[in-house]
Amino acid sequence: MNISNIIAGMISEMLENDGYTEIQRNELAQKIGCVPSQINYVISSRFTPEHGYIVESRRGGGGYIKITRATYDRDSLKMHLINSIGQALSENSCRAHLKNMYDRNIMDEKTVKIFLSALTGNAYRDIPREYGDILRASIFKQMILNIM
Amino acid sequence: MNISNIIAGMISEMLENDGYTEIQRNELAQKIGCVPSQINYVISSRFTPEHGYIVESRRGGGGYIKITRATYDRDSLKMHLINSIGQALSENSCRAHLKNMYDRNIMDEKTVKIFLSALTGNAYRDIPREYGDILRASIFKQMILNIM
DNA sequence: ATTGTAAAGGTCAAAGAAAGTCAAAGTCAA
DNA sequence: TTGACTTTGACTTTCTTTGACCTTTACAAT
Repeated sequence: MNISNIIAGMISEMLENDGYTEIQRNELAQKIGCVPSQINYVISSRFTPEHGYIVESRRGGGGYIKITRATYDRDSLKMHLINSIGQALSENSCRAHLKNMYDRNIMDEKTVKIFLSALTGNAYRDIPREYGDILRASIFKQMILNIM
Repeated sequence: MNISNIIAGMISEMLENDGYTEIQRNELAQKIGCVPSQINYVISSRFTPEHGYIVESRRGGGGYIKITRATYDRDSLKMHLINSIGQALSENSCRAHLKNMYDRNIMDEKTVKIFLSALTGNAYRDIPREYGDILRASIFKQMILNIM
């Protein structure tokens, strides 16, 4: 298990109660035993808007990083999703979207599995990236409209 | 006995308990005494969807390869289906397969709809035919393994 | 008000750690 | 002896870790 996953786990735990948390970057880094910038790495790779989080921060004395789990209802999330997906969609972004929907109970486990089986995997890796990402975007949208 | 068969045996053994296993490619290669890429060879020749396995992986620090056995019954209808599909699948053949399964009560209407939304439509027409048909075939197999 | 300083957090690129790809060379049975 | 399957290793891609340097903010001293 790498450190980034552990950090991500800690942050998720802190979010559990109220859906938001405020951390001190340097303090957290010290507690974990990593460089401060690794906290940024974890946030930018795992707590993005695609994952359903909003991140705000402030520098200087008394600075902080505040992470909030965004709350949406099912329909607005659907709309939001379809609008936010452009011409192309990478596998990672796709996973992030699905995880997000699962985490906030908008999509059940079985449906996530269906989406994953249609949108990820080696299949897409066997053809040029540009085509795969375009196709993934279209199929994703179509599936959301048809199934959800 | 060649090395690939030994590796395949080891992996099968690891799968015995839970039907899934997570390996470290380099570590396993070292333990066995082969080059890392031979693990890939074994997986791509013996742990394919046609054989009833799902493979996921991640690169980078903390990377892994995860292998899941999707079925215990090699002669099941499912496997038969998957093996009958081949490398490429046109939209028409795909529809034919689905109709056939529906007619024979192998698949219910909702599932057909899900498959259709993932496997047909303009999406596939916007990319070169050869890629579309290959991708359709892989996705079809993966979906059958995962959700049927 | 102005300015200097310390205390945050931010950015970016290089190095490191896995896994993936591909083609050449080797093996072996029909 | 040929064709399918295996073995090997150089090169690529992806994800993580690290550290040097940058920017913003609060606050205290002019």
